[in-house]
Amino acid sequence: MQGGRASVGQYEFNAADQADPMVARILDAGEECIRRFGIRRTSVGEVARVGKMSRGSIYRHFGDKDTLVEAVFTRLQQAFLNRTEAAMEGLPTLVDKVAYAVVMGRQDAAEGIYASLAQTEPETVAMRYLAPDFYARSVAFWPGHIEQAQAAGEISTTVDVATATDLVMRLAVSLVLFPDMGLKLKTHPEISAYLQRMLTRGLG
Amino acid sequence: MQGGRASVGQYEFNAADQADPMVARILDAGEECIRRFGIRRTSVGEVARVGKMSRGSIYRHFGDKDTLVEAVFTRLQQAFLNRTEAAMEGLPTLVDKVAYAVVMGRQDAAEGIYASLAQTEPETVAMRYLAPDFYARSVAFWPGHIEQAQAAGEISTTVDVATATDLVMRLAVSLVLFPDMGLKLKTHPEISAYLQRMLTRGLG
DNA sequence: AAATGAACAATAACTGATTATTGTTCAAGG
DNA sequence: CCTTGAACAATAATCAGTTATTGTTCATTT
Repeated sequence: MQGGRASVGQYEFNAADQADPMVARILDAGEECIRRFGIRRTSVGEVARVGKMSRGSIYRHFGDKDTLVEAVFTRLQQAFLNRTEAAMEGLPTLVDKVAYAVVMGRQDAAEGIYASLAQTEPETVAMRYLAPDFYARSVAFWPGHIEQAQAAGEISTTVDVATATDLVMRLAVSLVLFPDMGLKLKTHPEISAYLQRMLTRGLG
Repeated sequence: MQGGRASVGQYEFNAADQADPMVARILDAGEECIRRFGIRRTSVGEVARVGKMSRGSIYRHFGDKDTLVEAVFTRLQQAFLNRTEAAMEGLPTLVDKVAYAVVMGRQDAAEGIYASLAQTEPETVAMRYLAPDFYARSVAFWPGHIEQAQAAGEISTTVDVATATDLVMRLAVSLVLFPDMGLKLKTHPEISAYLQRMLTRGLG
């Protein structure tokens, strides 16, 4: 609610404590350590050294290592959603938006922190990909865009926003997690065409 | 191709070496060990003891422990698909079939071998759920039913069978893996109603 | 012909002592 | 006030020595 930026989404995906510079420094250091060493092999002592702060400060702001790690990933996800939300403004249709989100999601999975983690801790990555919380945070992204698509006549108003959001989430998550589910949906145009059909007409 | 049972599916989901009784005994013993001890804590010596056979026989039929473990899971999946295929005969529509498969898939995940494994090796279960091979074997299940639905006029023939199969797979897998993706789709009727809408009309 | 069981080196799992890290507290400093 | 750095017990990671398991071979049995 604090930002004045134009956005079709209802929420700015910022953590409440984003303002605190100490928190940001700790998260920066934590993120760098996780990228370089993985979760298992970063100690909070190492985070403190990298961030040039005391271990005490880290434990003041984050109760334990687990909380810090979660906060790092939550911030990354928020950054991803903010980037994606910004890109949405230039995309005319819901289909374009979902296709773009899928392409960006795949890129993030292939090149981002999960890709480096997958080298040393693939089981951890798999667990995170299946965690309900991971997706719960993305659900709030879509309703605004669904409503816009309904207002533009792109999709029907007979499906309520929550239900439409659910389908969009399922298709988007599925397309990121499983590029090939019988069909090999690889390129952006292929994904767009698929979504065009499935979102607007299903198999009918 | 060997079975004479009526089936809308193109394939009987049987392994080629299903006939060999030794193979079956080894798989039985392997499955029991995995159920009781998990993958990590079953040795092939233990499998041999449980199955009352020599270690040599196991290594004759399965090159290594990994191959045996994979064979156990493949056979379980084939059994699941065979059971589900049998149930399909009594279900009139594609929506009924997919909904049923989702309900059975959830039950299997909650009560089957994956549920017991999840207690001691959740990371292993997560890895298996994300493995492309796991789904690749299920893809062949649907085309027959898709064609039947097309012939009955339930779904359009303008979508080719492979594409329709892909959507069905994505929705089914997603509904098993993520019961709540914004909407909480819990009961059989809720799943049926959701699939009815999404398969036949999408958001249009 | 396949199954067995023994033998074997190579590899992986276990175990207990040692070291590092975590989580907590607190007095001192900016 | 928050940060620092030190101290501390409790917990977890590490390491080298030991034991178990794996993967392979083969002579013997059925």
